[in-house]
Amino acid sequence: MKSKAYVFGMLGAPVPTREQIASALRGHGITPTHQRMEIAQVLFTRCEHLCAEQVLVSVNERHAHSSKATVYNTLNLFVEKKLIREVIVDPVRVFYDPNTAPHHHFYNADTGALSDIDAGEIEVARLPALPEGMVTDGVEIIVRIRAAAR
Amino acid sequence: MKSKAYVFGMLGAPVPTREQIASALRGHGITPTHQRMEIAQVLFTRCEHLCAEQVLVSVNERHAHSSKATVYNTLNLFVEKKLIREVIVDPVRVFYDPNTAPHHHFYNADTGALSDIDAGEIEVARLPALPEGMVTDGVEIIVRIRAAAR
DNA sequence: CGTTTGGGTTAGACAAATTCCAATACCGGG
DNA sequence: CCCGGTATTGGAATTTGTCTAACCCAAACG
Repeated sequence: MKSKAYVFGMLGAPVPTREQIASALRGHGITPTHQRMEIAQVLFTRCEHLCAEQVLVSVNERHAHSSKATVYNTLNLFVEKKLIREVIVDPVRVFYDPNTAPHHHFYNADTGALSDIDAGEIEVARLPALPEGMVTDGVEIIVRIRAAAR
Repeated sequence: MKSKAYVFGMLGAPVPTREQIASALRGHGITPTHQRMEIAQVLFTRCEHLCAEQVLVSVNERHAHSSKATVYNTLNLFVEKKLIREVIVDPVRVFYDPNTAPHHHFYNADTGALSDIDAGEIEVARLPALPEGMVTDGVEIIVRIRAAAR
């Protein structure tokens, strides 16, 4: 079902080819269209936490053009199909994370900067019992940090 | 410095008296005014996760009246003074949590409902090294859940 | 007692992120 | 090449939250 071959997206991963991106989209049940390819390319080339606005700008800096609506539609589609992750930590905007490997985040409360915590560096010892008939859909840990000076 | 005597706010805690609320405000360096008392009363009586809009409605359902601006100002003030906590998990609105005892949250992705996980029920074994010159400002764990049916 | 004064409060305008909508463009299968 | 469903689009609409400038009020003051 899932190929596992296209888990790029983490920082430092080699820039994927158009072919690889197209395959990744198909592998997640997403028809690769022009705009979607462009958007995915931005995400998987930059390998950063980007908000919709940044994606929009980045996509349109190249030759291509995508509308605001398309960027939002596409990002939501990608999230739904689990090609990327949503990171909700800033009260004002949503960040999109191309890295779907299990990991967590530092959130610098002063600057709003987001950085990764590798799954190996943190460990959840026990998980509480889930409510009846529910399944886990992901455990997210956010470590809020700020400058020590005070 | 902090009295610890006014840690109500968790679900099931006895409804605090006006006196207790006023003391709690003062204990956190907040001058108790009419509106602030009303807002605090709503928060500490309901002991739920409420968004600004819900607080606004609740406050105005009683006799008193507070404007939107005051509710936002006050909630932000309460957060800043650590009388309540902000829970950022819904992409669309911020929730306010009157329970400041250490705990985490279940987030039902289907319904948007938020519920508590007692700090004792989950355990973070290791924390990663913080970036240079940074201090922790809180570790938040969000367990996203959804209905098992599929 | 009136006045000053400095927060606190307010209504409504404003801003930013995201979604909605109706019209148009595109694409793969027959 | 045509058709039907899906994508895309621009702009309007919605929603959450902030800003502003006037206003109110209580405590300190004279």
